[in-house]
Amino acid sequence: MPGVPISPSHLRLLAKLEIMGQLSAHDREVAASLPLRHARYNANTDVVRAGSSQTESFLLTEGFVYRYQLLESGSRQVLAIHLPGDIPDLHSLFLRPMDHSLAALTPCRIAFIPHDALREAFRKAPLLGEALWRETLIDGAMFRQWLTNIGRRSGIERIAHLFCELYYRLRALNLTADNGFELPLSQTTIGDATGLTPVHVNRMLQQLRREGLISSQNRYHRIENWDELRKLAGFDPAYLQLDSPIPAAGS
Amino acid sequence: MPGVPISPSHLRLLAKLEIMGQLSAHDREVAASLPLRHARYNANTDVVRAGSSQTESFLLTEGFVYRYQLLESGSRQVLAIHLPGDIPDLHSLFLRPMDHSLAALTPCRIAFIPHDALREAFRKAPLLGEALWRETLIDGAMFRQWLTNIGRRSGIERIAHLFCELYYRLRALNLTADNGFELPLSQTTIGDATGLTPVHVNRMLQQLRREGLISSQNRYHRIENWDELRKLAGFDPAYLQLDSPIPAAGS
DNA sequence: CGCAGATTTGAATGCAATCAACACTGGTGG
DNA sequence: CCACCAGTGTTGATTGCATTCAAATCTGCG
Repeated sequence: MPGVPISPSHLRLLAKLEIMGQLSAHDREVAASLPLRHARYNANTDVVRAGSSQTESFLLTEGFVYRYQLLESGSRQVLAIHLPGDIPDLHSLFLRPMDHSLAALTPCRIAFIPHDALREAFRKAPLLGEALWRETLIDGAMFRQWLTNIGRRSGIERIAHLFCELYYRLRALNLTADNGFELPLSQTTIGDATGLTPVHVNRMLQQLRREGLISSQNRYHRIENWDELRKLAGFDPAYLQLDSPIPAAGS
Repeated sequence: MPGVPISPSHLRLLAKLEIMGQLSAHDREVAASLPLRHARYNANTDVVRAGSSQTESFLLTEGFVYRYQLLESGSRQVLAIHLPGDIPDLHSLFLRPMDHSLAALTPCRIAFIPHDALREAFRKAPLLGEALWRETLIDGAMFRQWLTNIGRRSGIERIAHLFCELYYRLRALNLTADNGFELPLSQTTIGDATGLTPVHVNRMLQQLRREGLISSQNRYHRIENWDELRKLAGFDPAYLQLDSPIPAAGS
């Protein structure tokens, strides 16, 4: 696409799509011409609220977003953490209303893409649709891992697994620095993501530190002993599909 | 499609697609000509095993299938229950290897569809792809509900929610008879699906019976007091998308 | 009839929740 | 600049839900 300047947001989208599947120049062109509506969100504000019917999906270009459901009792379940390049509510293209909310974990930059434009793009470039379909499937794989994590692991193992997953995903985006990552996860949020109370999270984190598996100060977490953490968590990164692009047809 | 006889399996597939989206005659025709390889499985046998790389996906035409992951410790997490008409491993089209296994809960009839044929069909009839994409997204919505169920609800509430979901989904397929459903869920399996031990499941079921919310004998479960069960579980069926077909473009 | 799997019951243990209080932090407004 | 305050992290004590261990009964099935 010589001579055509591409916005940073489009670049972020293209980078994502490149990971998800093998695209042709035509596919990239279609993606690069998707209309984007830019917005910013402060930390701890909802981007999309449960119950709403969306007419656009959003690309997270900067910052972190989390997905959560609220119960009538007031308790909260965090369902996923999303990183730059993700399109967390892509499913709203086919499902409504939203069965959960999406909120900014940190200050975020976001680019909304109209559903109509997406449908149009899929028609013109079917591989684009397949790449995004694949992304929603990886989300599903993460949900499954979280299910076994919460359903069948002890408190300390759950937290270890969460850290392993985040570290792995962040590293793939070059958002880690020597085994550590900056991601403001409060102990309350960790609890809501692992099905534990904040008090118990606190104690399990202490134990992880005591045993030299991690160290964390303020919001900066660092893996001190990856092998042991991995083993404790029973973490196998295959489900993240970080190494393999979309399987070629017939392969 | 006058004059062309359609197999029962294809009919099952078409019925499913009809629910998932608005199809044209052409779409139906493409779907009806998908090559199917039929097979049967005994109860408690794996259909697809974790770690394998699939070259076909399967349509469940009769019987029930469940999705599960095993931990090294030997404990099992049941991730989903699948009903006739579902294509539980459709995601294997874009993800590999399998991050979980699929096993027959009851004797099953299954129709395998080659991935190549599916890709070809999507090219010829894009709406078919969208309908199936939508199905995988609904699976994702169920995973999310199970996450909050296991992460944030008490034992008795989890079981109540599982029963509500199954009852609702089975009813949509006309597989219920006066508030009851026949689905051989052992207490062990219920435990693996809700993150509880079989012993505790047993006690919670007794409590549900004692309070007149359900009755269950052998493998036949019946809802005795839907309103109370629903309230106890905090069940909202919207996520199942049973009433609404695929949202029309731009609506 | 015998056996494996499933259900049920009882008792004891323990992991995680709950309740409560205090320290620390960063941001806000007087 | 300091007081205030809400959110977060930490610690201790207590409670209880769910697990674990163990054993008896029941069920279906070859």
